[in-house]
Amino acid sequence: MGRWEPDAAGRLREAAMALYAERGYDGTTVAEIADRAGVTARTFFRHFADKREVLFAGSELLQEHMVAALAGAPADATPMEAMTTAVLASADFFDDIRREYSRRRSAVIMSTPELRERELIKMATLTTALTQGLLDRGVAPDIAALAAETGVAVFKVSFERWINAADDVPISDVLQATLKNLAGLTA
Amino acid sequence: MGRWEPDAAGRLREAAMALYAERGYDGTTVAEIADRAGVTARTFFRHFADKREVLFAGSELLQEHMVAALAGAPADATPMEAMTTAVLASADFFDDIRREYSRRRSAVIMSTPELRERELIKMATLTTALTQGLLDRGVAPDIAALAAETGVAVFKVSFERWINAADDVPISDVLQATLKNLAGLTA
DNA sequence: CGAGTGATGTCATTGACTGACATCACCGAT
DNA sequence: ATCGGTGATGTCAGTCAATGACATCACTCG
Repeated sequence: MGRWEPDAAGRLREAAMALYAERGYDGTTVAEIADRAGVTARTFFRHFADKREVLFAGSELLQEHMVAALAGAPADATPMEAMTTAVLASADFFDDIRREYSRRRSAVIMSTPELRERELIKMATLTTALTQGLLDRGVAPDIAALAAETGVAVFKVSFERWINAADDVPISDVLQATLKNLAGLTA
Repeated sequence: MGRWEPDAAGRLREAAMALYAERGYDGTTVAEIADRAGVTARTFFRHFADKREVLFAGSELLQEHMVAALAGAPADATPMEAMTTAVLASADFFDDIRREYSRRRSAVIMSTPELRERELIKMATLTTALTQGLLDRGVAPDIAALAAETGVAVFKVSFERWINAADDVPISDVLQATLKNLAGLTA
């Protein structure tokens, strides 16, 4: 595989998280990340498109999982019911073990506008994918777009609440509470 | 004022729009924008924080307008009613005259991931401001965040529909139709 | 008319990112 | 075991965005 040690991408991810948390995103150079991972800066860019992306590798997995859940919802489910299925499926990715990592990562992202931008475009991509999923179910375009936006809004709000919640609150509970709030909002 | 001609910022904005539309964002250098505007690249960065921001100057105005509308809603309005007021107020910024400019600008932004990111963070900032506006009205935090996200979702979906709609459809009509769709979504 | 102010130009530098090309570890075929 | 191919990495040179320091010019006010 690699020239020396395997899993250069993994080492780069860890090095980046550590340095971003320690010195901040702006205070960290790609060369430093690469150094800590035992490679050159050129190799960093072979694994990640840019300095931000190193924190977001793997975000396709969550998206694929939610889209699959959406596709798996009963054919006679309403658009919002199907979206609910997808939103609740996100809980599979955020168990209590990953909570601490999620907190650290989220803290870094929230404190850096550039990283926040990247996070937002990931969410927008998720929205697009879910919209397409609804279209595949035969939902009208306008409704699909709106339902997807709303679903992602629920996820965002829930995730942030979960991050800030006590350690024993599962994210699924937060998601359900937020969905309930949503129902009450328009009633 | 300026060393030579006044309104350097305005000339830079126009030059940027023209070049981005013509050669694409990536194919345009800041030096080229500055050249066309008759200034140096250094001056570009005195007027705009970075190469993206030149397309987003003035976005605070929309936000302030919507927040003001939110604050002006009747004290006994529900959170969603208040948000509706704010969302409908956005129509004041997008009359038929600005439609063509909005289309051109939107086309450039949508075709460039970096610009899309910037657009998204502007929307997120708007969401935050509206959330705060609801908090100021005494709305509970969870509800406020969700209502703001939902309201911005309505605006996003509507704006995109308006951009793609026939020339004689006012954005206020689209906004109202989307709000109606939202009401039907959870019913 | 001269000092002050604000916007601009000039220069040097850092750091993200890319293309071209050389190099090395490993694997499979002979 | 050796050779050639393949893929990941290193090296080098270059572009461009972004910033700090300092000089300069136009305009205004006293």
